[in-house]
Amino acid sequence: MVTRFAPSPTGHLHIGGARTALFCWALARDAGANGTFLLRIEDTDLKRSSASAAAGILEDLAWLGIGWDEGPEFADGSVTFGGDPRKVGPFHQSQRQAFYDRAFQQLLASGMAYPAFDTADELAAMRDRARADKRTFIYRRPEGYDHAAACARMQTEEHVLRFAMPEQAVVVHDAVLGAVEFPFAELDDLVIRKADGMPTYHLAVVVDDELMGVTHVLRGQEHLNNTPRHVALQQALGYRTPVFAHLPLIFNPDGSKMSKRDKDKAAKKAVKVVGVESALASAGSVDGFSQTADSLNAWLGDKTAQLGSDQLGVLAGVLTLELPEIEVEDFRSAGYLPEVVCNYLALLGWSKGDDIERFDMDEFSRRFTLERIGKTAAKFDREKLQAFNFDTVQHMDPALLAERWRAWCERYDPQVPQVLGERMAMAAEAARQRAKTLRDLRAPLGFVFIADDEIVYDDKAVAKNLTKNEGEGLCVLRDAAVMLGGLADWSPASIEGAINDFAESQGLGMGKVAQPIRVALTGAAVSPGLGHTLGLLGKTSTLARIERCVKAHS
RNA sequence: GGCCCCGUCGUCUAGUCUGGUCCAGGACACCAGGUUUUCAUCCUGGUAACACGGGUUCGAAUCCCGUCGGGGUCACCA
Repeated sequence: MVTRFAPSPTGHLHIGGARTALFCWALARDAGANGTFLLRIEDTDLKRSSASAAAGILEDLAWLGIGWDEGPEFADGSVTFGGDPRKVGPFHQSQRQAFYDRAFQQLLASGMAYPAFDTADELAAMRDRARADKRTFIYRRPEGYDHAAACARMQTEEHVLRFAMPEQAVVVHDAVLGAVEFPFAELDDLVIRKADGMPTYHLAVVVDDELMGVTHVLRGQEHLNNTPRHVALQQALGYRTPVFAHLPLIFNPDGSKMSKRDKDKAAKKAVKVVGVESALASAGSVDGFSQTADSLNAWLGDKTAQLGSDQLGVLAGVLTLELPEIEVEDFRSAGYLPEVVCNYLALLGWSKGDDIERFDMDEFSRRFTLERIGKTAAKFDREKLQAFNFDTVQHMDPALLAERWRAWCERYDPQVPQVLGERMAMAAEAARQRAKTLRDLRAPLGFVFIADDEIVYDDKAVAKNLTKNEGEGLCVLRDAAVMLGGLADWSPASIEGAINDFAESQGLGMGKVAQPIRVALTGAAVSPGLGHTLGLLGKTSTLARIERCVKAHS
């Protein structure tokens, strides 16, 4: 069994593509030694493809834990993916021209391909005419076509090669959808070689799947209408037809298609709310932000205009706007765990049939079967993904969580490990209980990133917990400071115990003791558990903050 | 518009092939109560769906037909 994932390197890996890759991976993985998961880069569109996008996709897949057996080589630390044990490469379509040329010759010789000389304008005119007549435009080889003459003419004239679609309906046998019949009338003579000599997607995919021995083609349902063309091409070339499985589509919660453009839309909306001037005022000084009032206005006025992801990132940052996660990289930077993303993705359009929803990659590959793939499109529910991620963060081994957090921070928030240093494990423990993502881990720890003498006290918190009832809270705070000053073991558990004992000895409820301390240390009525809050601050800072607070409010 | 795919709680889904065990199960979200030093967690309980209309049948979420609804696709992009 050979499965393949064949992305086009025009940007980061889309979350829908990630699910396709995951399913392909699981299917091959479950076949054990007989299974091969292959990665191929479909870069026949020279204008839109880029090597950096291809590299990005490799990295996205590796991060997700979706390793490929064959394909471009990729090394990350101790793991290496890719290679060519069966000698079926190269894996970039731009490097496989000779194979495509051979197919073109074969088809041309058998009369199943023919050159066509229509210009773009002529084709557009034909389409317009069809539309005016309320017909669907179907390109067919002209009546009285002379193959020999056309072949001679193609030596000197710009042309494309088209496939002469055999006059018969094509039945696609899909592992998910069953038999689907496409009438001949709907199948036109598709272009298989572009004017620049490159193969189109249809031809390249058919040739490569055959040569690479691909047995199972899993892809999004948007490809279903292409499949009869591929089957016809396979038959014309004498190829085997693989098992097809078309996966249900993934949509936004509102039913619209999940696309990179959603990020742009969200940014446009936010900029419109605050106004171009204000957006520019805050974003203008950020490194790498290259927009002007004019360019922003032009962007806002043009629905199809899109800003680069770096520019959007800056805007999102200064406008405290959360861009919707669409690409794998977005989920990574948002602080989701790759194994959780995969777990959630596995449930979109697939289910084992029991009530088990949580499993790791290994278990998924064992549970996965083609038969259990569903037919209905799914809406992407970030809340459920978050719930899964939250649950995983809660149950992760503390040391591991700290390690994962550090790795994430090094890429997206380097200040955190710089300030926290050895305290990261304790900080992760302190913050995890309200963190849905790795990114969330920082928010409850804001007080650690502020100097002892720069704590800003929240008025309401002060009134409620310190100055109310003639400074009842402040009294407790003074006594607590004395007690804490005498505490030798400054571990969270010890601190927690000491404060508990203190409250009991004073005949006070925990709230009467904890809240004043909280306000003194963080300025607010909300913080992580006291043991961790004090533990992170250390004894010196704790006492300094209490002293400053008492002075400020007495 | 043509062709193609799909239609179970708000969402992801189980159940549909092999009609009765389903006055429809699980998860997320939501609501209520409880635990708790704050926020949160956690625990308990609850609300909530077979798109509609016909048929077939003793019996239909399950089979058939139609309607409506949603989506995909109609490029020298993939």
